[in-house]
Amino acid sequence: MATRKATLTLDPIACCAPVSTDVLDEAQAVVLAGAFAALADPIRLRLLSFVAAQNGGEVCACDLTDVAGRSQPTVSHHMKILVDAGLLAREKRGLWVWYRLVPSRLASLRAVLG
Amino acid sequence: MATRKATLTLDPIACCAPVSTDVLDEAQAVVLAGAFAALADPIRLRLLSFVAAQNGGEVCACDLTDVAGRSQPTVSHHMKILVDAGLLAREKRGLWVWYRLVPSRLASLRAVLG
DNA sequence: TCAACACATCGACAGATATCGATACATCGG
DNA sequence: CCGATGTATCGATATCTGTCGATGTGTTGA
Repeated sequence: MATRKATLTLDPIACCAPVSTDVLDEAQAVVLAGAFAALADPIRLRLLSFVAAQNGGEVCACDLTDVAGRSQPTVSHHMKILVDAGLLAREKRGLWVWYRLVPSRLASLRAVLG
Repeated sequence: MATRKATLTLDPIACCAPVSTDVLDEAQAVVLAGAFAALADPIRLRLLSFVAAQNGGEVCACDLTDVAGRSQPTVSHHMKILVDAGLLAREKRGLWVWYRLVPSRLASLRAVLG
């Protein structure tokens, strides 16, 4: 509650520094937390880094079950989360699906951390 | 499975680009995912930004229940997660607890995103 | 000592998430 | 069309996570 009354004799100024100016508001925090949640899984991090490590910048979904060591539905689930978070772009070409990074999205998250 | 046999007549080279060189290994991914998981909650992000927004760089725990809008045990739980993730440093001075950022940790996470 | 205070831990519960088998959907070759 | 193939969705389940009241721990002033 930060009453800062502190009936104890300790200096009140020692506690409870003055309120700051710009703290993330609730809405911003929810959006950002959603983005970080997409990164909060080892499988998804490995999938993301696999895409990032490609020379052509693109990856075929057909290679991802090997990388993830998970079933095809599970990989599809994780890729959807990464795409929904805006970290990956999805493109269907014929029978296959290709993914590539969205660098601007990664940059915006990076900005939050510094 | 990336059989890349592709009995279909599409060019096999069109699918399944060559394997990349450096993908996050399992251990690295687990550690990083844990760090991002600490950021994957709106309350924790607001707590973290509150600490970051302080002039003195420090925050008294007594102010955090107001910022979070949650009970004292819940705030304590979230702060522990942030500390365990290495994002915040905890210091007890007398009756109160003070938190400050660990910039190097934030920088290392930033590096992963870029 | 002892009462008051700040913070952490515990126990319990509701809601979210990862996982996979089964199945649906879409696209291609024949 | 039809069968084969790549991917997404569905349903079910086990585990994880956020939350809070109750309680424990440690410190301070009297």
